[in-house]
Amino acid sequence: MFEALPFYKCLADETRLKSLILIQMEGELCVCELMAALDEIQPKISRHLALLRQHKIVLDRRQGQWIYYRLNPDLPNWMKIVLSQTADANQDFIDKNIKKLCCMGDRPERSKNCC
Amino acid sequence: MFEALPFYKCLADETRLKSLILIQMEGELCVCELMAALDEIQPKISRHLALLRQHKIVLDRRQGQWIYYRLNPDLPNWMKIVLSQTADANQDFIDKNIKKLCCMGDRPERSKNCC
DNA sequence: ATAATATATATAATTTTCCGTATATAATTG
DNA sequence: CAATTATATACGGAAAATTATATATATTAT
Repeated sequence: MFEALPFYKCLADETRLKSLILIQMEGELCVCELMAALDEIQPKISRHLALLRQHKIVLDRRQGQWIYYRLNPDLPNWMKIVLSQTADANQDFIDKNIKKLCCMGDRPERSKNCC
Repeated sequence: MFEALPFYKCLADETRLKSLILIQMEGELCVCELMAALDEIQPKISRHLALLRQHKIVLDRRQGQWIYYRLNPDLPNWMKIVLSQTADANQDFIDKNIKKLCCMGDRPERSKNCC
């Protein structure tokens, strides 16, 4: 569990990498929020989140009809550092996605106001 | 140059990930040393190093018939942190490869004695 | 100049990954 | 209970990455 190679395979895809950065910044995001932020269809987002979940990089919880994804707090420290360094140093990479997330209408209830 | 996604695609392969960790630990390694450490054939090592070189993650220099690869000192700081954290936290991942490198006979001249 | 050693690259086949579509499940609303 | 919304998964095809083999290039030694 928590080996380096599968971890990096998870990061080596645009949808997953952006999802992880966004989840890290927002604390928690559901599928429909990621759909809006990344402008991708639902099965694509779900599929990539499933992979991250299978590798225990993210955890999920259901709240009503939504399923929220968050980083696994039990990740090894080095993986947390990798993710935070990546997020901090690559704001421009997810710039437009953050904007799309913020402009999303009907963001589910507990929506944080980030803008 | 030096974008996150291509960087992680480079790390998402066992040969490349191990090569990077070993190069980082040893400072500089040539193809034949990596062949010995990873127990892989020459074209495979060369091909993966070529990819790392194309992405400027490593630099190469020729010395006689050997070509030595080292980390690019101009890597963004966050990438250096990612690599060093990965190396530090995954010694067991390259444990056997380090041993094979050390036991290699006829290591080219400037060989550091690591064992 | 020939042979040997070290490395790089081209190629074609295989394997892996990713995608969109279709469909299934679960919760909610009326 | 039917309809709607949110999410998950199965499946077949497409695209991308990886592989081994063969071959090319560069350096050194004889």
